[in-house]
Amino acid sequence: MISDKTVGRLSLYRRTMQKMLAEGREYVYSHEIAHACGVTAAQVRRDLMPTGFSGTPKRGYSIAALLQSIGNLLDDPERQRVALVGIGNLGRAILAYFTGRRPNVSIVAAFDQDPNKVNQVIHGCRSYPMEELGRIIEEKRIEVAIIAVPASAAQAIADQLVSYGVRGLLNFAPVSLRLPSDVYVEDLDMTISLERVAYFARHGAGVRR
Amino acid sequence: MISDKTVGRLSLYRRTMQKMLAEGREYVYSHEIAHACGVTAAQVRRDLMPTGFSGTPKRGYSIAALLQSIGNLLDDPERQRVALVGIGNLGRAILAYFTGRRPNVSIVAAFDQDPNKVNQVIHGCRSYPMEELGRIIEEKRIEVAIIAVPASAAQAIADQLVSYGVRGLLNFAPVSLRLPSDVYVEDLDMTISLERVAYFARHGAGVRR
DNA sequence: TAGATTGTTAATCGATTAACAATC
DNA sequence: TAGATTGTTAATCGATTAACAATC
Repeated sequence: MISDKTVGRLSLYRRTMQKMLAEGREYVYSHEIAHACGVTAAQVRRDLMPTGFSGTPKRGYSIAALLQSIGNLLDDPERQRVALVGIGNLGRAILAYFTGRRPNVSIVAAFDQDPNKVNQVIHGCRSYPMEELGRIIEEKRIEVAIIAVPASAAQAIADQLVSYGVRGLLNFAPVSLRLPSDVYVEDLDMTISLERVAYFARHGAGVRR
Repeated sequence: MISDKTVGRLSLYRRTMQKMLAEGREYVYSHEIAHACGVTAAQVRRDLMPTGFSGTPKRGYSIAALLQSIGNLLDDPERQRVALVGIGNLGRAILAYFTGRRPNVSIVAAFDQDPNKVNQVIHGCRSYPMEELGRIIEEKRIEVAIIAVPASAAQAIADQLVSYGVRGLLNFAPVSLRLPSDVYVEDLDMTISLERVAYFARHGAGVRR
């Protein structure tokens, strides 16, 4: 089983290499990826192990072939579908942010309880009332959801999403969700992140990265 | 020196206890905080050590007094000032999100290169043209900044911010910033987070939290 | 060949958890 | 007192880094 950190770094390496490929580079060494991504070369080589892809001492890694291998590991064979719940300021920004950004993961439906926000197309995504949540998730076989609702509503919505078949959640609400352990939850808590940055800005960063 | 993880969890415990205090609770046990925050009781007790605050076997911790101790540890004696760079969809959402949310950390200035977005008040925050960046940061003694600009502009802006005295960065741009090691950088990369959630939604979450 | 890089194992490091005497 | 919880140390766990033979 690959660790969450490794998956994140592979995703980062991929982005870096896509840029290199676009610039006409064909081969890359581990230390070049490492430098661009702020990690060690040993870390890169270790992270690449689960892809099963090999480089050569002479030329390093073929960028195109390595991108293929990482894609095989990380991406769904068919495009993975994501639901967004909560079309407030943050929800809209998320829609704008992800529109066309990644080909393999895309937000295919947005939900809100406010009647004024539904049955529209927002940044290319169709919006629905909350009553449609179960139907759409099952119809579109959505397995991933983004929660961008107020903290007070987040747990109830997460429970609903899981009951309809969602297996992974990206949670922007500032609350710790309690869910079955086979559901993957990643909390993106901006308040805590900002407080942490504020703390280390005052007390010194230590030697990181 | 406290670890970044401990700082994050203390911030989380604080939020939980503020809610309890608002509900009229006076005392709390470590296992109650742990349950609410999805961590172990031993973790909570260990995290509380650097606050220097003690509970009693009989009653646990006095919530009000513990909140005070955590505040002494985490918060700046005077309100800490933050700059936001980039007033796009995401920047606006960030402004809306943080307005009045935390009393001890507040966004006091926003910047953008688009003349149509500056010299306004957006969600209670004044916006300025990029040319004013150095002046305002120095005048307001801003030590923390949020980067919400496109990836292509992020490194140059980060360099500027650091040159003006910023010591901590919350980076939303999908790029690895290269900065002096005494500057604290936290990356909040939504694309990578979503890809990670998508991966573990398909492959099983493992036993987390 | 000599020299740099690869894949992978062993050593190190740091964080989490378990354990337990002290305490109320 | 008996029982639960505290503060803190020791043990465990997992991830990162160092090392190195194999390779081009």
